[in-house]
Amino acid sequence: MTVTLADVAVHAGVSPATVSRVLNGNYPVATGTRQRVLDAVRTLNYVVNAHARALAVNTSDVLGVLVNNVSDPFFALMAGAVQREAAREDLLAMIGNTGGSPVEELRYIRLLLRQRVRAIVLTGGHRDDADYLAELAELVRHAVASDTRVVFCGRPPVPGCPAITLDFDNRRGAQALTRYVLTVGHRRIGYITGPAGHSTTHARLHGHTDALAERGFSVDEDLVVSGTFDRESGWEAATRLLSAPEPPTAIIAANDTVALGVLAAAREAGIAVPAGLSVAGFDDLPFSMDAYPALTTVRLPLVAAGQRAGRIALGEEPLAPGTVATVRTELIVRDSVSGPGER
Amino acid sequence: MTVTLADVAVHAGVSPATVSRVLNGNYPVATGTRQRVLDAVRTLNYVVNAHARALAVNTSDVLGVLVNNVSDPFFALMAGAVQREAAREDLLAMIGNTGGSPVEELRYIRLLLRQRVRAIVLTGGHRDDADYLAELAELVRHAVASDTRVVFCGRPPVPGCPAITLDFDNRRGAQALTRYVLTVGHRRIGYITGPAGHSTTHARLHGHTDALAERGFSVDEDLVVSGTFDRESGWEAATRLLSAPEPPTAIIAANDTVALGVLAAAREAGIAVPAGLSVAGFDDLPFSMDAYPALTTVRLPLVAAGQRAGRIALGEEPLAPGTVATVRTELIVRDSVSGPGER
DNA sequence: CCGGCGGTAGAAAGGGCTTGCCATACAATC
DNA sequence: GATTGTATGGCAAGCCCTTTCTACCGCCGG
Repeated sequence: MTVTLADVAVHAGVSPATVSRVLNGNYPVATGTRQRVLDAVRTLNYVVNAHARALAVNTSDVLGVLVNNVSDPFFALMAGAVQREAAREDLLAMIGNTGGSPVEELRYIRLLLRQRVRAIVLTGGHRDDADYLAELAELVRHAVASDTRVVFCGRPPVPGCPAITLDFDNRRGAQALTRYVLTVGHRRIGYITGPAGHSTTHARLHGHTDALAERGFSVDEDLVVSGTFDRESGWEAATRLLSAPEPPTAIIAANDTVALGVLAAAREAGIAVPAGLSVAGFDDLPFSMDAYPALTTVRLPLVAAGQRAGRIALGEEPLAPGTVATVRTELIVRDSVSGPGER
Repeated sequence: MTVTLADVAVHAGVSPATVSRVLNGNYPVATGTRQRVLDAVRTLNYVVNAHARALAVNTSDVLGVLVNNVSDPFFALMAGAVQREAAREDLLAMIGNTGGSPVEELRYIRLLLRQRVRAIVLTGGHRDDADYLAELAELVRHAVASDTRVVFCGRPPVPGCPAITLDFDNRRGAQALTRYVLTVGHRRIGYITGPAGHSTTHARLHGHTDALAERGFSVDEDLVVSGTFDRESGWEAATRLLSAPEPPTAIIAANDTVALGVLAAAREAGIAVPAGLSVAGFDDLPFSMDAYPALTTVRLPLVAAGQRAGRIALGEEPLAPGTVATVRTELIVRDSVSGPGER
């Protein structure tokens, strides 16, 4: 049915070994012979069987990337960058959507391990669940033991987990942002968090409270409402905050997508931004500069991080398992935040 | 080094065949035996070798998706949907960024064919290049001959190419949009195309000229400027159009991303939208509703299409190779287009 | 008491490729 | 002209599963 290397060998009048060597170019083959083999390959339309090859050499040309959701630019930007790095080395990238579910994530890792992937890149924060983290660590140890590099991209390290970590400095980024909002004069600042029990949620919220504490302010529980990192939850949370007896003069969202929901809610409530309400996001996704008003936010170098994660995954940046690197963030001041008094 | 099925067999005191059968559950195995095997698998931390399996059964649990760029929501939305469908069947999805390059696309298809993927989904339009299309058709024929389904998602059929096609009705969508812009009163309508020689570019431009012709208007060459489907090109094209001696009163962009660039250009030029200039996009990407003003555009059911493409790829919707289905589009009227006179 | 059967398990033959080791042929060297 | 070397090619043993075919066992019905 399908053409095999042996068929090519017969057609070219050589042994399978020779065909293999021509194809891999890792052994001297006389020019004439090579040509005959190449011709045979062409006329027979031969396509190597990657599985047979992977089986023989015990490694594959594939790299796995796990994201919450590729349709979310936050993840797509990282995944795309990893993918491009992989492509440079002629590797294929398998991308899995975990939907943020620990169970799905573990399932995918197992699936990828079966594929004997060269490396696995895990993006986005993790759920703070002891059982899950223990199992994750176990799997990563297993992976690393079988020469599969594991890279965390934009997620904090996990104790006992020999992955190479590239974490975003969410806490300091959030701190800088809140500090800025305080500096322009806001005192009643609403904060919309990400989902509970999520590392990114914690880090950003901590940064926020750090900044408040630093100026001697305490956290007003009524101003902190929890969401789910999506536009919808931003809309709901903002609507709630704005209808309170004493509404905030500024709202900081867990991320840009949530901030979009906040802007929509403000628009519907007839509140001008930033005149009547300041709004800030986090991530600096591409659309943020085109929001109205353009979002003041914290930039995460998603592409650069993905790229670096890719390079690490390929082993081009020799880091020992367990290494932790922190990626800096940058405050991006645009138009959605102004002083509470200004109009 | 790594644990093999044979090791498990020894540990459980059974033959490899039995272990395989326990793992695949496609053959009766006594409960006691099964349990022993399962225990052995657990204690040894056994992970099947997908390659050996694929080699033995001559097919893999993988599906390939080719996109121009995962970071572009247009593609990410489709790819994500395909991926989710694949996940339902426990398949992995390999995603490749072609960057819109025919060469890369062909390269990826070959790579995927090596992997003996179950199916390949190609998204986005194609380059109108005879050589490329011929080679593509050749590859697809080859793929189909070896039981690899090929699905075109959002791209027109290619003659002699036994792929299953799910094409967007770009032409009619564009026609409806231009018709609408004409209806509200515009007569000088600028049009920013996608890259030359691209099927989507053609289809949308045709729709535009169809609508003009239908009302008895001819195309003013000066008002049609070509771009590249990205924000930057929208900005440049719009800047050019707006600085002309007799600028258009409306600009229709090849897609929403380009429209964002147009909006930015208008803002910088101090032109209010839609009072001073109407702007329309295409695709209805998520961010379009949050642009300012909210974009009037044409909605493409990207997720639904990707989902369907996934189902077809999985063989759940039995369609013969060569089948062509057209996906309807929908005009979405929002705020970025108004009559030329209105303020 | 025996042929036969349902229920389980094993032996072994692939599946397509790589690669260490050996064989050959001819050129080069003394 | 014998010998050592170099360039090239083949042999065959894996790599780790799946699956057909065969074997075995205890049991039933005749």
